[in-house]
Amino acid sequence: MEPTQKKLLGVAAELFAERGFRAVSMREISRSAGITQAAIYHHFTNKEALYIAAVEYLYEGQTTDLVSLASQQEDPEAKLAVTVSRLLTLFDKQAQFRRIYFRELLDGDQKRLKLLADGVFPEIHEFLVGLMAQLAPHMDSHLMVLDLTGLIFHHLEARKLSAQLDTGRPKHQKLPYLADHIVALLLNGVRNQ
Amino acid sequence: MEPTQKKLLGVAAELFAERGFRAVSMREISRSAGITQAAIYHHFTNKEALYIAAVEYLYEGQTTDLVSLASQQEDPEAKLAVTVSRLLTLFDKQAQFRRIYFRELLDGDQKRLKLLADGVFPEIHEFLVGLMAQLAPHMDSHLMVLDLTGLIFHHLEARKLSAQLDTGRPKHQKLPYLADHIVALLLNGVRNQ
DNA sequence: GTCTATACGTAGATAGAC
DNA sequence: GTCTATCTACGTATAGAC
Repeated sequence: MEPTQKKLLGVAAELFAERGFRAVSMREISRSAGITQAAIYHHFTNKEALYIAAVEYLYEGQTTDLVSLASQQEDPEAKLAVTVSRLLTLFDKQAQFRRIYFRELLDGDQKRLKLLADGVFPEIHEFLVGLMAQLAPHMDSHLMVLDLTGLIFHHLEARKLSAQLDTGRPKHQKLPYLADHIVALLLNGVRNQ
Repeated sequence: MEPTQKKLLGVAAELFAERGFRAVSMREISRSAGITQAAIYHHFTNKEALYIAAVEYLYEGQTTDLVSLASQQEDPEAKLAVTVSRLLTLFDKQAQFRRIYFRELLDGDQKRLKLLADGVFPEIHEFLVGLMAQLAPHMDSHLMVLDLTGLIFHHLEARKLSAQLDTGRPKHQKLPYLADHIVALLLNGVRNQ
């Protein structure tokens, strides 16, 4: 891929993730990429095409990260602990992906959700289904994936809100503390200490 | 409150929840409210003020729903089951609130998050903390609230995505099935059948 | 492949009549 | 309290030179 095109995809992904499709202008993207606004149209037919391409670009980087996550091998419960911990650190770092995920849930049409479902979910799904089949053959593994992604993404994104709550504590922002909490919940529920 | 003002808040909340702040124009809101665009400025100083007022209007209706949720009294585990089930049906119906919640997590500034934290969270938090204190005195109740809201909101909002997944099943869209799954997970985790 | 210049629509907001 | 008319700014997108 040409360097200008790559640069455009990078800055577009960053801006779109941070502020959303409508709140980012082509002029702003071009400025961040170091070219003029008109020049974008040499690389992408319109704003929507650039958005789609930027999101796909973001998904690509994501699947490779997830594949490397799946390479670990240990006993099931330790595996879960490592997985939760690594998912937390991964999506803490990859805030762009996390935010685009939420934005697509809210505003994505059928076509764009299909992109997400086919482009990035299979990797993590296959890995987690394998893990859950070991841990909990009696549970619905598809829902377990949504449980886990929901818990992790929500905890990470809700930290800003958590900080505003009277009951918010500094430890609630710390990833290891979050990881321990989530693993304990997933393994034992509330019934067993 | 004047009927026109109330009407404006209602349609504004609906449109902002569905499509987001930037994607909704003052002209569109005025059209839905049956007045002209200029007339809005008699009631609200600008678009942002209308947005804030609409969100607060949405929060108000929400707290009363949550208070009625809290009135139930049974043994702790049955209480959890009823609570999860009612939260699912409540926020399935109140999609506007659910979507605004996600939008505020993504785009809300400190002031707007404070509005959410002080305006609606205390009600549900107090109720759930009481429930969790009975169920799981050893767990972090603040995180438990975020667990529960994350699970419920994410499952509801992810149904569109779930439908696109190869592994998506019709039963995954059904609230009672979701409720049973979430309750089982919260009570037992994956360790115990 | 990138530039300058510009067309064209639509946005938020205001002025002033009724 | 709502209207019509209008201002001004900014958005996407295109035309054509280099």
